[in-house]
Amino acid sequence: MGRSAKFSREQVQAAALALVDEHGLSHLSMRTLAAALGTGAMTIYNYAAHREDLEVLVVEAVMAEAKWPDTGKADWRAAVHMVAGALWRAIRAHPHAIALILTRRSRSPTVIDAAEALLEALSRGGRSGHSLLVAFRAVSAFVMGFAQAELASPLALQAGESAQLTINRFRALPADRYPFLIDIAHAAMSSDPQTEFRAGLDALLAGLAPDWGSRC
Amino acid sequence: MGRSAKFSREQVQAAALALVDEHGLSHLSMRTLAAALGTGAMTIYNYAAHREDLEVLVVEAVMAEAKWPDTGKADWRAAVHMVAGALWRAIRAHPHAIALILTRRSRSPTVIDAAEALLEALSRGGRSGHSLLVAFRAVSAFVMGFAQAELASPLALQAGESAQLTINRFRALPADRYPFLIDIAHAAMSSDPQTEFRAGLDALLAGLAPDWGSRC
DNA sequence: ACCTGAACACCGTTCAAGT
DNA sequence: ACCTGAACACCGTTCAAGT
Repeated sequence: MGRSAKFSREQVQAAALALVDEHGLSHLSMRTLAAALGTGAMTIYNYAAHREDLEVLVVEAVMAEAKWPDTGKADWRAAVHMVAGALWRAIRAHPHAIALILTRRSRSPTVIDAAEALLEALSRGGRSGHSLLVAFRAVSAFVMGFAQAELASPLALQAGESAQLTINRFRALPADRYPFLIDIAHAAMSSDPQTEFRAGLDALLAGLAPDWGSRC
Repeated sequence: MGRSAKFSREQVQAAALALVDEHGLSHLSMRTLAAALGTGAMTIYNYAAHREDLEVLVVEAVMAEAKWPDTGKADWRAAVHMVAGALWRAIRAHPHAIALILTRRSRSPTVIDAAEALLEALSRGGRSGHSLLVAFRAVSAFVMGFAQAELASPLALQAGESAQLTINRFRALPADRYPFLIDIAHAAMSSDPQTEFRAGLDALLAGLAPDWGSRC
């Protein structure tokens, strides 16, 4: 711990993320990271006291890539889209790291900053206290859950599976028991995550809109 | 693999889940599970060919606990609440297993059944195809993301941390830079997950409502 | 102070041998 | 056919020794 001279924290972070991106989570270990950096395994303990801290290193490397423009005078909905979209894009750029991000994001500085930016955007409609909390939880859950679903929902492509194979997997289900799943499996083929993310977030924000009642 | 006589699949599932519930994910291994069952490590390979399949065993044990009533003639919103709520409750009853569920839920039969039930409920308003897909993705993301957030969001209690300690952690942040985070950290103290889940899902369903436009 | 190799108690998995 | 111990190539982490 403390000040180390041999590598910067950023160097170690980058090496850990590269390892995960390239070879998957299971390949990340004290020893493989040390080897990637060209040093002995014990050197890593100067940057991560436990195996878990190795994962924090990766999470911070990913989240640090999330950048959103100044939401200055944007409409509150547009402002939420900017921050939420930036988070989502950063996460989904590193599919092998997603499990870690969902598990260990809480301490990352970028995540704290993103939370504040999201809250500021949501608050522009006059929300505060409990109602702001609910809106924040809902939007956060949507962003993180959506990123994860792309990899692990029933509709997700399995490892090494083609889109055609996925649809076949659903066609093999009994049509009388799972008519709706089969329906959306077809719809999923001519859809894309970007569109679905935006449409889903739009719906959530419409429901959260403080002026929802006054429109009627 | 194949038919095994020594233990039923359910026995092995239950033992694996008990291990995770009691000692955490890191304690689940071929060897510890075998020991819990009172047999040799190699016997486990008759039920799980790889370490990953061990995790699938746990996920299926958790998801099998999700039960929802017949949604028969309920309002579509109420029907979605029944299924989504059942999933959420089952997942959050096993905090140590949540990471696995998010990662490996896709193959569980209960998850497939829940997906179909969710889709049926969402479809009652006349949704189908792409619009049904978007609604399904949004609700699924919300449920899974919300369950995870309880453990890993910036507002989540850290391991062994009291609620008071969490609020103190936020009070320690610079108030001029994170005013909103500090605001909702206070709000979170007099709130509870159940209320937030319901309110968030209500908002999402309001935004997804097919009659949203016609109300104005 | 920082770095590191040897050693220890684990892991998943293969293999060959038991019944 | 099912079960299993021994063995192998890994892990994270402690410790003691280097600079």
